[in-house]
Amino acid sequence: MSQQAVTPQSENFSEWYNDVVYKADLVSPSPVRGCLIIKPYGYEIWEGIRAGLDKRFKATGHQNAYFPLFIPESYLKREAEHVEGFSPELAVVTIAGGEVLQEPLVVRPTSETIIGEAFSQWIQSYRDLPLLINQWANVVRWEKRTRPFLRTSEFLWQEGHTAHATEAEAEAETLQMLDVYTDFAVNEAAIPVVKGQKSEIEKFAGALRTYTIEAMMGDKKALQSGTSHNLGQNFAKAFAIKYLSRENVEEFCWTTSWGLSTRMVGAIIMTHGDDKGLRLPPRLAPIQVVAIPIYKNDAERTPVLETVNRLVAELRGAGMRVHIDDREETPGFKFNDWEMRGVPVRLEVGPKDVQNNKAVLARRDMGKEGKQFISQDGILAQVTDLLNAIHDNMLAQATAFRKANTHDLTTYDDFKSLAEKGGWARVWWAGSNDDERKIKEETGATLRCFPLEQPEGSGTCFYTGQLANRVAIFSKAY
RNA sequence: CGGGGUAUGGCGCAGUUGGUAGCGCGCUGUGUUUGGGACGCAGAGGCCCUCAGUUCGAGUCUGAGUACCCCGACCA
Repeated sequence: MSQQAVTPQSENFSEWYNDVVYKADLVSPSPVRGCLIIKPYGYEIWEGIRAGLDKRFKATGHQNAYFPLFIPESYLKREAEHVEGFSPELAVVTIAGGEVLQEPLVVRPTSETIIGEAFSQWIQSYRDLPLLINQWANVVRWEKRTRPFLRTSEFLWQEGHTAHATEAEAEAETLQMLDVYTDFAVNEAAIPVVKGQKSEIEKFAGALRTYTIEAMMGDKKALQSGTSHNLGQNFAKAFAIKYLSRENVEEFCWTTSWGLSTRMVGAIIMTHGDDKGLRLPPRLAPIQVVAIPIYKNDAERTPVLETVNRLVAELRGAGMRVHIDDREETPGFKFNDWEMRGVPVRLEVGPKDVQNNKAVLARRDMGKEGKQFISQDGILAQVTDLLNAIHDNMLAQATAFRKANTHDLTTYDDFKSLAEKGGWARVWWAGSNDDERKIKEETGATLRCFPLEQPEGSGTCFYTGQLANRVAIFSKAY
């Protein structure tokens, strides 16, 4: 943590990020390398994400279930690509109950294998399909390099796992869940995302196709914020997930999986944060409105508090998340404190306001110019509108930022200079896997995705000069 | 696993040629304050990462170890 104010525009964005994460009271340092201690305020943000997703999962017919933390090592090995992809980052339990285990247990890095095993027993008939399951869980991936929320050794997430009778159905499910993530990101987290497909070398270990939502962070890097995989029949074959069709023929299922993690908390910080700290999107903010009573003495105190309590009761009555900050601190301190924690709206009430039936609303997404004196009458409607306006504005700001830093490029020279200064490159792409690796080596930029929304026609690949029929986004990423 | 750092109160740091352990923030008590990060007074709080050495004497010098951080590679 630095003493000087570090801004998102600073040279060291990571430093700013860490600063915000700690100062906004989201996490606490962990004694275990790369693991997170998430404090209540940070966890409430995650709970908001969870609620927003769960609502959408239920609406699309999914049910929650839970599977074991430990996975027999042999399970991982049943799907060749899968084990190859995850082996380097596994944490393995070899001793339990004081005895060396006959078979080591892997702490799940993801649950395709053990859920696949369960699915093989749950599914007998085409009548059992589709099977639509979601699990809220923690997983462990022992990464070399960790950052709070963005990449931690242990993280919280949801992983959806579904089984279908046909390839088309599985593909539809995969894309549907990508849409669910997009809807959530845009309409709750105020983060504009690009839906796209991952390249061969970036896709999930064991998947047929991987789809992603990519967001641009404040330092112009990309962050994969959610993924959805069409697993084809790879796991169905490895775990014998079979059903008897209407025609009485034994068939393999087509499965999918999709996940979104606590990384989303990091995405919110890195997308919206500013010099003053965190800015939380109103629909996810644990505290949407903080009410700060202002008074000089006991005589002023009572009427001010009465007014605050009355206004807050009206807001809470409509389900708004409101906190009254009655700490014995100076108002200035409290203003800054809540700004750092990203509370979208501040409601100030002082003695003058009590007299005039007024109050002050200050919005976190704007500076002093966003401060307005309002009438106490109809406060609920005014705050409701304001929260929506803040959401819209934050989304618009992030969208404008992304647009300003996304460039259609045609030459490798332009590409290299963009990689240097940061931003997304939208380019025609017809390169090989090796070309992709070479670009990463030379510029640090990776192929983030092939956007699902493609331009008409074709163009010249900026790297190979060949005719290309699809556009890719390249960028440095987290 | 490469390259570079750091290790001293809860946090951030200083500590000169080796000689009684310091500062800021925070914390406790108290009083004055309060419309944009207030201030006074009085307090509490340390196995200076570990082990071994040099020395009358080590936070400081030497050696070994450990942990953590940053930049890469690996990845949600």
